[in-house]
Amino acid sequence: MNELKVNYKNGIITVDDITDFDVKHIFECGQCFRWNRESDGSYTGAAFGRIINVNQQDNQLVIENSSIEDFNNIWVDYFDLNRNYHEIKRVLSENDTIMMEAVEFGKGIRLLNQDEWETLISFILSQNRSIPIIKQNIEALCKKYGNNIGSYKGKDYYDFPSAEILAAVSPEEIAECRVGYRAPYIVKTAQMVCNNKILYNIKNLSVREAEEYLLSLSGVGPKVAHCIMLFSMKKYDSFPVDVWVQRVMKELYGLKTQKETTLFAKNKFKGYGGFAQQYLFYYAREKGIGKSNS
DNA sequence: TTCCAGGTAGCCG
DNA sequence: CGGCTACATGGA
Repeated sequence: MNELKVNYKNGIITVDDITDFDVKHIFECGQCFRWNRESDGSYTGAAFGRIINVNQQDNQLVIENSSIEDFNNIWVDYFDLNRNYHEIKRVLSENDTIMMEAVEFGKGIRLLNQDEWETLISFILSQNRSIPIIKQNIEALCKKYGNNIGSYKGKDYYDFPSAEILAAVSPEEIAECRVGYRAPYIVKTAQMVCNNKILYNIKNLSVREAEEYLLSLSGVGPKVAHCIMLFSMKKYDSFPVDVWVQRVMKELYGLKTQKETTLFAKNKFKGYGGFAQQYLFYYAREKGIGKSNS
């Protein structure tokens, strides 16, 4: 892998000659919920207890409010900067005009490597809800239970509340964050994660074993388990099937059921299913594929 | 008003 | 196992 062309001056980190990277695609493809677009097109967000601002000019990535140590220790992995997406996209597009179009549409997507606890609770909250509401719920949860980690451009930021904190509150109180019937799922899952720290060790297990543990948690079914494995555990053969993915797979590949879709993806995309899923999800949601058209 | 949203738990055959 | 359905809430 090529060395990253990193510079650091006046508190601003730049990375030159970056490819297959688009902040809009990355932050708006549905994998994360805590990044918000600023008026200049950059994105500001909180992760791993830090607040950073991310922007790009052509092939230059610009990160503000980060130290070089944090860049090396956190953000290189978080933004998956050492992975060759050109090769992934080439393989997925081979002999497949559908994937070719989806990949072209979301060509700047990178799969973020997020915190597993935050990803777990975020996707429990995601069930049967739209992305804007999920973002609202998570912000409410962070503001109510997270630590204030500072302010940036006049706005206060809070980190994601720990399992210990959420295990100790009542579902009724959590429901004040407007999470509805998911409130008891959060408390039960937080308690299970506190009791056995298994969550933080399953990254190294096989997909089968990791999935088995995740499915034992309250509020986690197959779709949510695959999102957690894909977005926080580098399990790139995961293939979450939600309403959007099922719609686009029906529309474009003629797959009628979720079971058919899962089997098809496993056979077709090999180890790259997770990437394929994300290009397809972004394409479907942005274009409204299968909603009412055609 | 009704329908839908990055689904899952619980129950029934 | 597969098929139902209830579930809180807010936006369109």
